Amino acid sequence: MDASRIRTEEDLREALKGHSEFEIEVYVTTFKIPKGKVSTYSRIAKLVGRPKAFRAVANTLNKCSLWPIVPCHRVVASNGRFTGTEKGAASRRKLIRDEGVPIKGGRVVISDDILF
DNA sequence: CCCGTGACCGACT
DNA sequence: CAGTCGGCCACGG
Repeated sequence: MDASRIRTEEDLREALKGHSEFEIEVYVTTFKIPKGKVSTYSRIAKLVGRPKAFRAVANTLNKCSLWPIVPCHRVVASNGRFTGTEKGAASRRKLIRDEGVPIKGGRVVISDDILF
């Protein structure tokens, strides 16, 4: 499938046909995060109705085959840290910074203003 | 169905 | 403030 043709939430859901309901909700929710804002695994988990499934959320996002359609780089750990391999972390850190999100000491400065 | 595997989290030491 | 430790959940083998 051609991910670049995805524009709306419906397109996304259609493209995700076959995936589990959980994964679809995670992707759709992440898809809604506006530029310049970020969210955390735990918040996403709560938004999809599974407050304690934050770990499963991380699993889903790390695959994130739909990037950059789904801005999975805007999801960080609750302490503002970029998780994963140093390579991937650095990459997402740059994207986030370019979107105007405050970074301090390599960590996202979490605040209500930029939190989705 | 059990088991290992995470881009996790919060409490506790 | 840095580690450690359970507990969580979905997924694939």
